[in-house]
Amino acid sequence: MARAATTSDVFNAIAEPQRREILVLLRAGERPVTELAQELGMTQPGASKHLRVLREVGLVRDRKAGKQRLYGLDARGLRPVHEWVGGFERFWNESFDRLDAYVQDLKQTRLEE
Amino acid sequence: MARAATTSDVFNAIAEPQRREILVLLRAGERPVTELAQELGMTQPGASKHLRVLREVGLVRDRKAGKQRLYGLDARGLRPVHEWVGGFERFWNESFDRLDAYVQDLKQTRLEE
DNA sequence: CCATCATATGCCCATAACGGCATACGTCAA
DNA sequence: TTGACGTATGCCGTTATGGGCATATGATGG
Repeated sequence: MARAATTSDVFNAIAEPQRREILVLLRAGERPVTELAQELGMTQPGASKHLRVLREVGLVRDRKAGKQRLYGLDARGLRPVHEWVGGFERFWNESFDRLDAYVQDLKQTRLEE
Repeated sequence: MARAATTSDVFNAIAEPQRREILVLLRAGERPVTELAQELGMTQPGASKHLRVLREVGLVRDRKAGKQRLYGLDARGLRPVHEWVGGFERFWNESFDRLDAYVQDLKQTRLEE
């Protein structure tokens, strides 16, 4: 088995830097594909593909606007991610102490060798 | 070009469900590879490989403990992720209203067709 | 030194990822 | 209808992925 399909969950969808950039841009409001592509320096097909992934995991929605198709943010899917990562909050403060302990262990180990 | 290497950034590293499970387990404290593998129902080489990725992005550190090698959490790398996702916080509350607006747009579009 | 336990690596496979490119599709205006 | 614009899709090639398996490497105790 290879990697799980990108479209299967939000963690995977936002693992791609360009997709994260798209999401950031969309915070400023809806935008057509071409504009996104241009602002991010990617090709139109490229942008379309990334947008498709984002749409399939529900982070983005689209609506027709005349000839164009406007993409807009739907950030609700990011909430679980925020919560999951938040579950480690107390650890990234604690980490420094732990790291200290770790370093001391290292020193000791080195002495014992 | 394919996707950026998993080992290059934290977003990619935590895109893998099993690696997320490992991180969660490690919140309870340091553990040797074998134990992790067993608790998560994966093979020892499998666990080692995931741990390597986590180590390379700095989410995990290891120290020798006799014959064993204990892996421990270093959650500091998750902080930027939390912050990035947190940048969307106001949007996932706002989303419902936006969605309403969206639905109304849809209705109108449909009427116009 | 040797046997044993713990872990890491290497190799292979099947799969899917991204990007580039051409082109199909959809929509509007004349 | 035709043409022009905006967007999506399909196909290809290269590359990385994750899993399985065998095996190398490391550390310990006798």
